[in-house]
Amino acid sequence: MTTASPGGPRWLTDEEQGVWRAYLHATTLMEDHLDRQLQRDAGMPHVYYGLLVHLSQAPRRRKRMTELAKDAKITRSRLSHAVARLEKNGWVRREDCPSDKRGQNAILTDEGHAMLARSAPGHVEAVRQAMFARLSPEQVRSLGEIMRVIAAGLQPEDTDADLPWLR
Amino acid sequence: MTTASPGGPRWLTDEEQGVWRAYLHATTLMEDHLDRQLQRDAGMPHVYYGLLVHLSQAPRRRKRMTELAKDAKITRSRLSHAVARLEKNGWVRREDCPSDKRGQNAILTDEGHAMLARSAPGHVEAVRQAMFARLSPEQVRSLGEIMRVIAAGLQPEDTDADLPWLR
DNA sequence: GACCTTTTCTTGAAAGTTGAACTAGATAGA
DNA sequence: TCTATCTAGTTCAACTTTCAAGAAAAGGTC
Repeated sequence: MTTASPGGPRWLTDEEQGVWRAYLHATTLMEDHLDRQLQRDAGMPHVYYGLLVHLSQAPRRRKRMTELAKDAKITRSRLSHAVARLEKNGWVRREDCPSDKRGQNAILTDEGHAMLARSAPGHVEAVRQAMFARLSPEQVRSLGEIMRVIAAGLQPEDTDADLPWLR
Repeated sequence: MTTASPGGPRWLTDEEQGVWRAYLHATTLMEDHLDRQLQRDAGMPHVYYGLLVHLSQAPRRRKRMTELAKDAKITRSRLSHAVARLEKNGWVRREDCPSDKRGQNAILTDEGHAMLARSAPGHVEAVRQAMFARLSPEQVRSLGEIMRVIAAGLQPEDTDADLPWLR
């Protein structure tokens, strides 16, 4: 299976296939694990929890919808639905943006903040036990580097945002 | 934030937090990327594609539902829905299991196999470009090891399946 | 201002996922 | 055998995600 057919499709080496399978395996188990943990302890899926965390770290605990969507790596549509749900729970509220009448700010409520404070320790502990408790310091460092490389490669790039002279 | 409050909740170090963010970032971008790639080129989400791959590698291209669910790390319920959909596409069919009247075999059809053959090269290429083309051989090796450790830690364990003497 | 394009956010329907409830068949013990 | 329990798989309802479409405001350009 490692054979390279010149011109034809290039497959993965046996080692690469093994790594890919391990990657898929580990990441799906991790996501399932955290989804269940948070559904049980915080009553929401992992993504929603991530939204609250983002808001909690933003100045004045609020953020424009589009910016929040970008930070959390989800579509604006998905965010609209998510915020609607979190609003029903009382953890987030919306407010019109004063400077742009199209805009909306999503705001973490006190209830939302309290819920976060309550569930954060358990969640951190779950992450630690699933990942950091099992890896050597060297592996942690290496994992960080690898994940940053992969993310950079998949990032929409936002071309010439940093290269205005190319316009 | 690196401060440890003895007895209180233990947080992550700054480095661990950074690694965790990079991990979430990279894995969600990767999953989105592959989902879109396969939806576009094969007309199905990544998970469904994975089911076909599993079947294609099984003896006689068939597998019991429960076993398939276990291999693909999804619930039996999710698999039922997925197979129903793949059946509509003509890529999979079901057959009663002869030895166990409760049982069903999911079988990869010729059409399904053809579709897989058609879309595999593009998918492999997407995986290569997103991951292996960007990592050094040493990083690939390291990633494999790390992912295996994490997966092992999250695995349901299946206690004493390998330890029958403990019964 | 009038016109065109872009951006922001929401909506609605279709597709996918989850967890619990349920049916039917297998299994084990009295 | 009769009964209780377990396993395989499906189904239902509630929820989440996606995609395409749309309303409203902003930002040009003439």
